[in-house]
Amino acid sequence: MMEVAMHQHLSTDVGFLLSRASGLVVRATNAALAEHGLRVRQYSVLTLAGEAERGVSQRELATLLGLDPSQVVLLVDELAAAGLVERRPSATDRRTNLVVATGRGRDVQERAALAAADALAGTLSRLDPAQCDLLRTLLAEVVAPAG
Amino acid sequence: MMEVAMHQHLSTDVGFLLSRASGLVVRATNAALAEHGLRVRQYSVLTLAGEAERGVSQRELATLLGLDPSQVVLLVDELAAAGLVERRPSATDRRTNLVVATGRGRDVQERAALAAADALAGTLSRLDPAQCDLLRTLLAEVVAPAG
DNA sequence: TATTGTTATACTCTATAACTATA
DNA sequence: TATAGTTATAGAGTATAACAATA
Repeated sequence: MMEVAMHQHLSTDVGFLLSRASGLVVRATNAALAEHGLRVRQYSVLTLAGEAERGVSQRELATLLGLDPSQVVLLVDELAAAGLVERRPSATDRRTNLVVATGRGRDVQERAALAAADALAGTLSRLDPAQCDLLRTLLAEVVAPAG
Repeated sequence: MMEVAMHQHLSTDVGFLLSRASGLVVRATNAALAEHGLRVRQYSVLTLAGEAERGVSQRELATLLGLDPSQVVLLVDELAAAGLVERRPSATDRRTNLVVATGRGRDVQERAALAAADALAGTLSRLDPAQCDLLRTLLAEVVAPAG
C-alpha cells in the first residue's frame, strides 16, 4: 500500500490533482466574479449569509468555510463596507453577530452566482452531468467530517 | 441550468467542495511533510525532478504544476540550497536548466512520499479504494486540458 | 521575434497568538 | 472556565511586469 504510493507518479496523486483542479476553478471563478466586485471567499460568505433567513454567526461561517474566525472578520468587514451584508446582534447571545445579506447583497449574489456557475461549467466541461454529480458526491463525503 | 445553479446551496457547489477538500489535503500533507523539511509545493517539484531521469526544465515544471515560471525559480532555489536537486545545463539549449534530484533528494523524496500518502489516506478515509480511483479519474479529466 | 530563466513588487491567503466582552 | 469576536503579525501562495541571455 505504501509501496504503491511511493512509486506512483505525481500526475496520478489524488492530493495533487485535487489541488490542481481547485486552483483552476478558483482562478476561473475569481476572474468571473471580478466584474461583480467579489472574490471567491467573499462570494462564499455572501452566499451563506443569503441562505440563512435569520443570518449566520461568524463562528458558523468559519466552520462552514474551513477558515479561522479571524479571517471571517475581515471578509464580513469588506462585505459590510460594500453594503452587501449587515451584522445584527443575536437576540439570545450578546457575544454573537448574525451576518445577514442585505437586499442589494442578495441581488449581487444572484448575478454573481450566474457568473460563478458559468466559470465552473467551463472548468468542468470535460465531465458530463452524471460525472459532475459523482464528483460532487465524492467530494462531499471527503469534506463531511470537517462540518 | 443557470436557475438551478442559482438556487443550489454552497454546500453542494462542486467548486466550493473542491476548494474545501483541497485545503484539507494540503493542510494535512504540509503537517506530515514538516518533519522532512518540505512543504507541498517543494515536494511536488522534488517528485517531478526525481521522476525524469534526465531532469525536467523549469518551464516544464511550471506547466505541470500550474505555476508561473517565476515561482518555480524560488522553489528550485530552496531545494538546491538544501542539496535535494541540482540545476544542470541542457546539452541542446543553453537557456534551459534541467532540474535533477540528487541522491539525497531521492532518499528524502521516498520518505516524504510515505508521509504524504499517509496524510492523504487519512483525509480520504471515508472513501473506499474504488471511490478513490473514481475520484482520481474524474479529477485527472478536469486537469487534463491544463497539461 | 519568441522563449527560458530571473528579479522585483504587490496582493491574497494562511496560520498564530493575544486580547475583550460575554456566557 | 469557555466561547464569539477582534486585532495584529508573519509567512506562504498568487499574479504581473520587466529584463538578460539565448533560440
